[in-house]
Amino acid sequence: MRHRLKDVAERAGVSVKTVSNVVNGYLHVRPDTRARVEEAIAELNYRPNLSARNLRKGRTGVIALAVPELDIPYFAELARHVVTAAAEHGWTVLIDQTGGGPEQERKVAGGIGDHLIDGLILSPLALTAEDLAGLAGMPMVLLGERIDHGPADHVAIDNVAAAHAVTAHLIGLGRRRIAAIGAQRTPEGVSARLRLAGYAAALAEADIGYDERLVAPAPAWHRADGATALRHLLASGVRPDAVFCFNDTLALGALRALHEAGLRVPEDVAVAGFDDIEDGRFSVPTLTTISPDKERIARLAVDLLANRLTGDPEAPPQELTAPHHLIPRESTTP
Amino acid sequence: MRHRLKDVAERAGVSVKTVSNVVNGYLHVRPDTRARVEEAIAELNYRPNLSARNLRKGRTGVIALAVPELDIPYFAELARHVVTAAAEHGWTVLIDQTGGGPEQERKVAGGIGDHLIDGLILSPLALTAEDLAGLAGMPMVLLGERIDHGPADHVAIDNVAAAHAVTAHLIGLGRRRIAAIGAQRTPEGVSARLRLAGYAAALAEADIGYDERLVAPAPAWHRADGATALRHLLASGVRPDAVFCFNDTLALGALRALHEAGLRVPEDVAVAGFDDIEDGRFSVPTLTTISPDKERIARLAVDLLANRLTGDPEAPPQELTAPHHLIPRESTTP
DNA sequence: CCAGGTTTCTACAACGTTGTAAGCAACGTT
DNA sequence: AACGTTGCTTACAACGTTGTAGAAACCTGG
Repeated sequence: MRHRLKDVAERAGVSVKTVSNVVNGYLHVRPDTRARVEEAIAELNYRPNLSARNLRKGRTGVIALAVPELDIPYFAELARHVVTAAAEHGWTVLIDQTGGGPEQERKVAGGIGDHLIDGLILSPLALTAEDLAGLAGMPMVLLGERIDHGPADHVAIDNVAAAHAVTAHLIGLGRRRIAAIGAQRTPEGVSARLRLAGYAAALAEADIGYDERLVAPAPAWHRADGATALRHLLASGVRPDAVFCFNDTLALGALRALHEAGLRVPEDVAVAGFDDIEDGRFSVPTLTTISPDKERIARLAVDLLANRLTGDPEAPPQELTAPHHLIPRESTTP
Repeated sequence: MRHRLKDVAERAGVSVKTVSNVVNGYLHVRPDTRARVEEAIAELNYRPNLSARNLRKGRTGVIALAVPELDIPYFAELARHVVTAAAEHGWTVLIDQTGGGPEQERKVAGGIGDHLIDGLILSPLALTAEDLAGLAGMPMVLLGERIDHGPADHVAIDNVAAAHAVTAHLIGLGRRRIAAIGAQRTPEGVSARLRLAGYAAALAEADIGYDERLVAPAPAWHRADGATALRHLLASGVRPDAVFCFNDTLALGALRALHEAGLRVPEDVAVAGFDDIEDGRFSVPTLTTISPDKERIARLAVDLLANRLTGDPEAPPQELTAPHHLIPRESTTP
């Protein structure tokens, strides 16, 4: 049922290597020989054994994409773009879920190196520079937050500028009591820190005091966390006139909580998110958000990885920034 | 940097095979030998080369999960469960997007068989029995719709019963003009056909006439399609008092369109979906839906695949049904 | 101390592929 | 006619692993 180069070779009356040459598009094969071989390949429905090829070549043609959770829409959308970009390089993408915990991330990053993949695109939530040090040798590109002094290439958007833009947008609408949802005090929450910084900077620019009570932490960034955070905020007697959520799923949860509290969006409270996931384009109301160019992020990451693999593995790590833009929708402007 | 069995063997002063035996947990290795080998393994940070192992064993330890689109929440959630279930068998899951087109699906199904994967879990949208015939030899489990006379194992829920339950629920609320969104006339739309059948059966049972004008087709099952379908419906002068959408994303789109039309849900129009994706638990209003047991589906599929791989590959195909239940939420019951 | 068994280890040959080096034609050039 | 050149093809040896078969060491009970 399953054929090898040898079977094709016998059928075509040539050597094994000649068949290999045809398969790999080697130039110097006589047209009639090539035709005979191709015919034999077709007849036997021959397919190369990738394990053998990989063993021989030392490359597998597979790269891994490790994200915290596949069913967070942002990562699913990103994954789609990465798969597409990788396909252009002839790579297959192995998608891995880290679960976001440091343990898991470390394990994925380390354990996956079982010679199965050529490189890794990692979207870390909780990884530190130390963890990465153990991975030296595995070509790697990080997505999202920069890990200081990390040894790896890195692609991100300018989180501070983006958060600043959202906050300024809310201020421009006349809002003054702007809550921030999604803060994280853990050292790992780099995204949270940067977005909080942008938020604070925009407030300062507009001479609005930073009110600790308006800043709500969220352990994770799911819908449920957004809803819970906002409920707590309201229960504690704080009454914001706008909410900047550090991602869209948090914002969708917040919308839900506001609805339950009988507050109108955007009349009573304006809401903005971050990520531009598809849900936000159809929610009621539709969600104002920052749209990172996910396609570009994916493409840059894949290209960086390609450079690592074909070029100098010791070259200094690169930091690339992908564009983003603000998309005002109903949740801030009716 | 990268070490092989041979390096470990030299360091431990034993033969290559003995190291292999230790790595594979072979029983008859003297404790002190084992200790020496394990020490050497740790010191060199040895990791087996999977390509070589696969080549030798004829198994890769990788299975593929092919779904139409990763950023459809239902598939993302399903993927998570499949990855979890597969991990228990020691398998890695290669996730593939088919894009849903027949061309693509055929290609994935066929082309992926490059000896890279041991088996395939395929969630087909457009595949026919004929396409599958070409894949004979690749152990495979189908998710979702049954392909008549297909040669593969199959896991699904009882679509007719589920659709019947939703429709009956709407009828029980006193609704009589119940629209169905997501119909597909193409021969491929098996899910659509089954759900439509359940819908029609429930209507018939309640002595409600089947009104062709209330049945709206949808080319795909995205939010945008749901919104568009409902807008057309309303524009054509039809005024339903309930809408059964064939999946949740369609329903979320429909909610959006109803909102834009100024109709209240559920007071003016009740809305129900299918799949129980997370979005529906936080939308405004929350979404009544059918909840298929995704974890069970994933587990059954993986177990079926395991049986194929270890047992008789020629055994007659199995058909398994996973449970589902109706979850009434705000979109039908305030 | 030996026969017979069991445990522990090793050498060798695959698995299917491709890089290397080299062979053999058939050229055109000296 | 002898010579390199070029085009095409082939044999051989890896890549790192594990199954097989068997050798060596170790037991046991006579």
